[in-house]
Amino acid sequence: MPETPSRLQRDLKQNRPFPSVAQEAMLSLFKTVDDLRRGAIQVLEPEGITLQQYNVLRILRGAGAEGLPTLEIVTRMIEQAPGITRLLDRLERKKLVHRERCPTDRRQVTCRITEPGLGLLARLDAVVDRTNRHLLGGLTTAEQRQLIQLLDQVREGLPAG
Amino acid sequence: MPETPSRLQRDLKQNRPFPSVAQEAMLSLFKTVDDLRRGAIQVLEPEGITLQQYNVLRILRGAGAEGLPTLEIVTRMIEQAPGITRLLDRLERKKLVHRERCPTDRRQVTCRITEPGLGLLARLDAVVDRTNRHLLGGLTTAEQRQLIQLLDQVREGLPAG
DNA sequence: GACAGATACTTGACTAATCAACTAATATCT
DNA sequence: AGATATTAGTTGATTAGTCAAGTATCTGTC
Repeated sequence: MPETPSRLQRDLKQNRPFPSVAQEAMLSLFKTVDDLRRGAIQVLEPEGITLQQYNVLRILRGAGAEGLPTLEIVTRMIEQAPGITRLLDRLERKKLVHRERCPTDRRQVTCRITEPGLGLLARLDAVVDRTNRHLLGGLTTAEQRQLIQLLDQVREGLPAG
Repeated sequence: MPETPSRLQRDLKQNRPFPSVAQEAMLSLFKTVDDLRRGAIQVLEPEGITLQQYNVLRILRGAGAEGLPTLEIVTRMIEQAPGITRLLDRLERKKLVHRERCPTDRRQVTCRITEPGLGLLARLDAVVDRTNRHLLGGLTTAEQRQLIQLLDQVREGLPAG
């Protein structure tokens, strides 16, 4: 009994049904996030920073004046970034962060956001939040909470969560 | 009234609450997909192909013997790929696809999956499906359907959907 | 206090993604 | 038919991501 083709099938112009619900869910997640990512990037483009750079700046703003050691930033990042050193290099070149060797443990490098960095984030705060709401405008707040809960469950069930 | 911190907040070691539900949902989506992506990549690694290359091979298998013009592949891809030419270059170098200029419209290049390409996909089919089910093991099938529906709604509400 | 091992990055080599021209072929308009 | 526009794809230059190996520092252990 052929069901009506799913929205995702139409999006991907796929004729045959997905081999499993799990597979459709995976593709749906990947495609949706790819679309959302492009929307988010557009907002950051005028300021000349990438999504990951923006994320790092927010983490450092959250850390406050004490700053954070390099690898501690990675553990707080959304997307795993083995290239953290060079990402910070670029942010430092733009004067958005400042790094200095930690005096008590000279292996560590303490990273702090600079005034220009804070200014950039301040300029973006409102428009970023507005964009996020806009991008998820297809869902009510209640549905957004439901989505968050389902995603939590996914991550909870992951091998190396 | 301080609520208990969300799962995502703990994951990201963030102390302060998110400025909006939409923003938490966005981060949750990004983080979840990043985790899932790494799980998926591990399966493909032994065969020496990337997620996007795998995706293209599946699209070409779906297209059958007639093959597809290069840019038509892009429209069917999950993640937008401006680098489709070089992606196909790599697949052709591995003898997984074959390209030839279309005789009726010589601007187009028709791409087809080769026998070795089909063999590679055949080797992966079972394990990919198993992995997808495993990665989404935190959700029941009903919950997976619910997730798919929410994601459909998100894409439906997107500016350039 | 010397040595083994662990940490915290850093660097180099390679691969891949991105954006902006550019070429070739077809379609359209007059 | 000839000029112009559009489409399909490629190429080059820049930037960014990935993996393995290396360096400096610290933490125990004997």
